[in-house]
This record gives sequence, structure tokens and C-alpha cells, in this order.
Amino acid sequence: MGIPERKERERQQRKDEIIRAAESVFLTQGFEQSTMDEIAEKAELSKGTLYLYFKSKEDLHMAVARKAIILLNSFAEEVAKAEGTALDKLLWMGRACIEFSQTYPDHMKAIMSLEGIEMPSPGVSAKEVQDLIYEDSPVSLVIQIVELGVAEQLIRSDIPPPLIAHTLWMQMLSVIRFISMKTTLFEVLEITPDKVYESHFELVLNGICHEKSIS
Amino acid sequence: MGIPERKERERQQRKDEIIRAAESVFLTQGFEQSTMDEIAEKAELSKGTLYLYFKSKEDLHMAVARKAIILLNSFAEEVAKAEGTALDKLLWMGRACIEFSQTYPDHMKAIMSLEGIEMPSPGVSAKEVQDLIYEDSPVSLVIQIVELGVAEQLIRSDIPPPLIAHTLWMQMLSVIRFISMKTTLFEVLEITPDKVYESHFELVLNGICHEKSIS
Amino acid sequence: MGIPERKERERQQRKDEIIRAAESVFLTQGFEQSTMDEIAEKAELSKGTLYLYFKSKEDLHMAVARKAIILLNSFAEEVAKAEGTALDKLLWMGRACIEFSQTYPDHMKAIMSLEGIEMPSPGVSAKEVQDLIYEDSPVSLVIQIVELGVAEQLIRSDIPPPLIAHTLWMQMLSVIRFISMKTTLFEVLEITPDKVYESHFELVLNGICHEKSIS
Amino acid sequence: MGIPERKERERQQRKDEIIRAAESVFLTQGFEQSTMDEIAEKAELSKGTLYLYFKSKEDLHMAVARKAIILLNSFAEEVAKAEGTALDKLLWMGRACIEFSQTYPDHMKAIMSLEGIEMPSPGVSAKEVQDLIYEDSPVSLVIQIVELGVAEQLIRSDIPPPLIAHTLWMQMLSVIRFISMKTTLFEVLEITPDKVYESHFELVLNGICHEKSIS
DNA sequence: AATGAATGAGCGTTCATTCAT
DNA sequence: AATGAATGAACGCTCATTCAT
Repeated sequence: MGIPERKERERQQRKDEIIRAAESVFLTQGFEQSTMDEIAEKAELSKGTLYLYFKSKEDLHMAVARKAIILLNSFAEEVAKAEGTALDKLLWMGRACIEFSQTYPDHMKAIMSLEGIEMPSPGVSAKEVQDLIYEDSPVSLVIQIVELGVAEQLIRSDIPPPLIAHTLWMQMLSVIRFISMKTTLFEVLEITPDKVYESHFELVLNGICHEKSIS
Repeated sequence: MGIPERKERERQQRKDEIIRAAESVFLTQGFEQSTMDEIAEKAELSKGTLYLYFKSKEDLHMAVARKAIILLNSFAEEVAKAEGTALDKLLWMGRACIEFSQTYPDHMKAIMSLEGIEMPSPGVSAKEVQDLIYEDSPVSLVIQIVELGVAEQLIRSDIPPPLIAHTLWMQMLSVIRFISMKTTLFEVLEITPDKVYESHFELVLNGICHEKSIS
Repeated sequence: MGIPERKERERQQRKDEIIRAAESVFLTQGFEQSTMDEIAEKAELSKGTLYLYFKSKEDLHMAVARKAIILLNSFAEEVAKAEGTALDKLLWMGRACIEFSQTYPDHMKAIMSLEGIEMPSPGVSAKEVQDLIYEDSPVSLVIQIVELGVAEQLIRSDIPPPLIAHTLWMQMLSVIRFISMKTTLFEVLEITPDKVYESHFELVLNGICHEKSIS
Repeated sequence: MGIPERKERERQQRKDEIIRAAESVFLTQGFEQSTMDEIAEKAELSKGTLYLYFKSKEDLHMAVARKAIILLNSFAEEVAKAEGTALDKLLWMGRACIEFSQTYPDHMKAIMSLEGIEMPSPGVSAKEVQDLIYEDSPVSLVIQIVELGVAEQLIRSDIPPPLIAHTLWMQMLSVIRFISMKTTLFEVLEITPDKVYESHFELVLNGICHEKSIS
């Protein structure tokens, strides 16, 4: 009794070990530049063994990203439960994402690399990527909060909540990418990453509030 | 006299020819998937000759992106000259970028691929990429307009104009990336790319207007 | 007592099951293209178990061929019993081989693949292959019939019967190989397989009859 | 003047060198068992260079076989020119083939390995193999001689000459295969290869002479 | 300046075989 | 006896880069 369960558990652990190894390799040198040899070496496993658990490099890539997104989601869910207005929640959630990206920069990188996957990637259906990013990700959470905000009359109602939510998510990713890559720029502008984040939230949250006439 | 100049001019022309060839190859199949062989064939030159003008594939990549960004800049400059408030100009400029990305999707792709270049890319300094994106790009133009908007008291003054400008630029890129990659999402949400663009501008421009109290 | 016998019987049954599985896999996709995984799956056994019964893939290959050759032999024996002259018997036997190759194309393939085994094949001695083909195969039957034919003075006596018999057997294989592989040739020559077989028998049987002066 | 010619000549020489290296590797260990690495090493060239001259392993295989068949053909043509009856010519040609197979055993092996190519081999059309074997090979020569023999009333006319010729060719191959592979058999039967060849010719040539009643 | 032949490290993937359980 | 996880050496092929001419 319990033997098949133990086997299954060990199998899952092995998978996790491989994912952990892949994470650290993908993140240090990017997905394209990483080789299965490196991952195998990092995992202290033979290359062939990798293929026992993941049918291709791409498959492993997806697994890494999935794990990251689920982790991020758990962060976001925590925040969404707290008391406050929709705008408060969005701000907290944004901050949680930033924090996540600083605590697990490698996981964040994995999530963002997914965004770069070209649609007709053989072996990975677009649908699969979509689901991963927009169903299991915080986006669905954001949609709910935006809908709440609209109900509270804090958020403008002239744009469909899902559209607002996706826009917020994209902007979130873009600011993180900005911070992580354009480090030399900060010295020139004499600002800190924190300042950038706060400005960002100021701007985007201000943007979704009830409209003033622009055009 | 004049001979070295002619030589130099011819050299530049050759370079342009190669860039043109590289463009069409990178754009049809992506940077990673393109080979120097293909570019050489397209340029009707031998592979070795490519290395006479560009020290590596990466170098050629940069040149292609540089050309694209300059082209985009010329578009933006045109728009910036027109009459109107700063907000008007920003909106027009945004629309010009969208139009550019639809007219020259390949060039836009090149510009965006630059954003994804990892910092410790051997052979290309971070500084070089920075300059390319933030000095020769429309960002400097946007900074000017934002400053104008602040002077006109249309744009909030509590955030430094360069920061606002960079945020706008990043958001611009993120919406274009979104549109080009998440096509299947549109069917689900029953929206059109145009609608996304307009919502985007609504939101971000609303965001940079004089603040209401959020926090 | 009887227990070891039962064990042995069970072991033989297991072996047969594996051979059956291997047959169907080898025959659908050829020996080289088949994997031990596929055979294991077909046999509903684990891959490791295969090695309990056969020491290598090659060994399994031999077993499959041996079974096929025994089956062919049983066909041939049936025919050899019938009434008629030695020449009649040889013709019938030839036709039986053709029929066999059409009824069990996969088994025939296995037999012929054996012929192609290179001599210094590690793990399989040439002797082993010889025995398989020339002792358990119809060749010994053919030798007997040729000897009979010589006694009947229907078949030339200037060439040793074993040599004639081996020649007949080789020619038999060559015509079957020809038919199975050179299908496109038939359209060009506007002939049918049956016509080829009959011409073949005409020629070779005519050849072994009492000599006319050639040289 | 002459420079492109020299280049072309050198290129051809290089190709020949590679073919020569491939020959010796294919023949020592068979086509499937040979690796491009081994061929490259034998040719004292890098693996990549092989692919500059041959687009695939299969392509190289064909080149090796083509060379062998052309060489064999030149042998056969020489013989066909000599004076004599059709039967004489066939006998001489047969002996020439035997001699060829002893002088260039490796080339002969290559020719025979072609016969083993399965029809739906990806990348090599059946047609291509057909042409190689039946158009450029001695078969066409044999057809002519058989036709001549029919005209001379030495060879039976009830079977179409092409069919007779193909049968002779197949039988030729089968005896060579027999000799080269079944060496241990000779000791048992106490015969020599030469005896086998002569018996073979006796039998097959007798077979194609004017028929006696068999059935 | 231009060529293009040559390189060689590298790639993702496969699979016969072994061995601890 | 049976398993199936693990191995690791291969494999065919690619391609950015170099260099003699």
C-alpha cells in the first residue's frame, strides 16, 4: 500500500528538480541560448533522462513558465482578498507583481519570455500559450477587480473590463521589462526603480478612473 | 581628391544593400531563424563579404534595427510638427506609431526585438542598445511634447516628463506587441485591434492628465 | 515434480509472445526502424523484461527469422510429399514459396533480411546464420529433390546436387526480392508479377535439365 | 583564363575524395552502420565539409553507388564488343562481373546495397534508384545481347528479352551475394567459389536456350 | 575588395542496454 | 520474474565565423 503513490510522488519530485534546473539555466542565458546538455548537467542527470519527463525542450519551457505563472497567481490571489476599493486592490496587486519580480526575477523572466513566443510555433499551440497566460494568470483576477471597480463607480465604464484588465497586465509587464533592462537609464535620469513603479501606477490607475474629456 | 570620399560612399551603399537584404530575411523568418547564408544570397554577395561590413550577425541585427528606428522617428517628427495641444500631438503620434507598425510590420518587429536583447549580450554593449532606443528613437520627441504639455498645464507636473515619456513609449510597444501576438484573444473578447488601440490611448492619455486623488 | 517443466513451458510461451509482438513490429516498419520500446509495448511487457528472454535486439531478430523459416519449411514439406517427378516437385515448391511470400510478406521479409546480415555482425556468428538458413530451411528439402531428379535422370548430373539446390534457392529469393521491390519496373515492361514468376521457373528449371552443349 | 575550370576540377576531385572515403567506410560496416563522422575522419575533412558536397548521407550513398555502377558498366561494355555469339557474350559478361566483384568488392557491395533500398525511402525517389540500376547498369546491355541471341535463334523467344535480361541480372547478383556471404558453406560442400560461378553460368545459360518440354 | 571552401562546436533527439528495486 | 528509470553514446545535420586566395 502506498507504493504507487510514493512512486508518483518521486516522479513529481524529479520533474520539479528538472524544472528547477531548467529555470536557472533558461534565466541565466535565455531560452534559445540554453541547451539540453546544460540543463542536464545542472540537474545532475543524463540528457536522455530529461526526455523521460519532458517530451521536448519546448515542453520543458512551458513547464517552467507554468510553474512561474502559478506562483505569481498565488501571490496575486492573496492580495485580492484584502479589504479595500477596487483601485486599492489594483495598486496592491501591482505592487505584489513588482515584489514578485524582485523576489523571483528568474520566474518573472520565464513569464515574460512566454509573451515572446511566436504564434505558429510548431508543437505548442497558440491556444495553449493563451490559456497559460490569460486563464491561469492574474489577468482573470484583474478582470474581476476591474468589474468590481466599475460597479463601485470608481472605474470608467466606457471600456469593457476585460480590455482594461489586459491593458493593465501588458503595462505591468512593460514596466518590469523596462526596469530590468534599462538600468543604465536610471543613472542618467537620476531616478530609482521604485520611483518608476510608483509613477507607473499613478499614471495607469489615473487613466482608468472616470474619464475627463481629452479629444 | 574625392577618391576616399567616393570609396566611403560606395562602402556605405554596400552596407545599405546588405541591410536591405538582412531586413527582408529577418522579417520573413525572425532573427534567430535567419542564417547568414540566406542574407548573403539575398544580397547577391558571398557570405564572407558580409563580415567585411558587419563584424557579426548581431551587429547586422543592430544595423537593421537602427535603420528601422530612424524611419519610425521620421514618421514621428512629421506628426510632432502639426498644430495642436500636447495631448493632441501625443495622440497623433501614437496613431502614427500604430500606422507605422501596420505599414512596416517587419521594421517594427526589429525595433521590438531590440528591447528583448539581454544585457550581457557579448559584442553589443548595453550602452549601445540604450542609445539606439532612447536617443535616436521617438522617445526624445515624446519628452519634448510632454514638457510642452506640462507648460500648457494639460499634463500633470508631479512626475518628471522624461519618466512620463518613457512610460508612454513602453506602453506603446506593449500594445503593439499585444495586438500582433494575441490575435486569438480578439475572437474571444469580440473586439477589433482598432478598438484596442483607441482604448489604449484613452487610458494612457487620461492617465497623464492632471491627477485626481487616488490613494 | 513437473514444476521445472511447467516453468520451462511458461518461459517458452513468454518467448513466443514476445516473438509475436516483435514480428508485427518488425514487419510493419522494418528491423532498423523498430525500437525495443515499441516491441515491449506491443507485448504488453516492460522493456527490461525483453532482455530477460533475448540478450539483444539482434537476438530477437534471429528468433523472428527462425520462426518464419520454420513456417516456410512446413509449407515446403507439404508440397514435397505430393506425387510427381522431381521437376514437378521443384515447380510446386517454387510456387509454394511465392504463395508463402504473398500470404506472409512480413515473414518472407524477415527471412530475406537474414540474408543481408553482414558476416562480422557482433553477437551473431556466421555459423548461426548459416544453420538457420541452410539447415532448417527448405534448402535441405530441395537437395533431396534434386538428388531424386538426378536419379530419375531428369536433372543433369554434372553438377553436385547441393550446389544446384543452393543455386535454386538463391534464385528463388532473388525473384521474390525483385518482385517486391521493382514494382515501378512492371509498368514500363507491361508485365505482371505472375508472368515474372512463371518465366523464372521456366528458365531455371530448363537450366537444370540435361545439358545441351553451350561452350 | 582557365581559373573557373580549375576550380571546377578541384571541386570534382574533392567530391571524388569524399566518395572514396565513403566507399571504404560504407563497405567495411554497411551503410546504416556508417556515420558521417567516420566518413569525415576518413576523408580527413570536417563533417560540415561533407555537406558542402553532398546534401545528405543518402545523397552520398547514391553517389557511391552510381560511381560503382558506372565502373561496372565500363567493364561490361568492353566485353560486349568482343566477337562471339550472344551466349558467348553473356558468359563473358558474367565472368566480367565476377571478376569485377573480386577486384572491387567494395564497389560491388555498394551496387548490391542499392537493391536493398526500400521503395518509399524519403528523399530518394524509387524512380531515381530504378534509373540508376536499370538504365545506367549493365542490364540494358544484357537486354541488347539477349535480343541478339533471339535473332541468332540461340535464345528462346517465348519470353520477352527484357524479362530474360532482368532475370539474368538478378541471378548474377544472387550468386555474388551467395559467394561473398556463405563462405563457411564451401568447406562443408568442399567446393570453390570458381566452381560455383561456373555451375551458375552453366545452369542459367542452359536455361535460356531453346526450351525443351518441361511441364 | 571579394570570395567561398572549410571548419568544428553544437544542436535536439533517440534508443539499446543496464540495474536497483 | 518483472519493472521502468536512468544512462550515455550516437546520430544526421546546421551555421556563424575564419582565412587563403
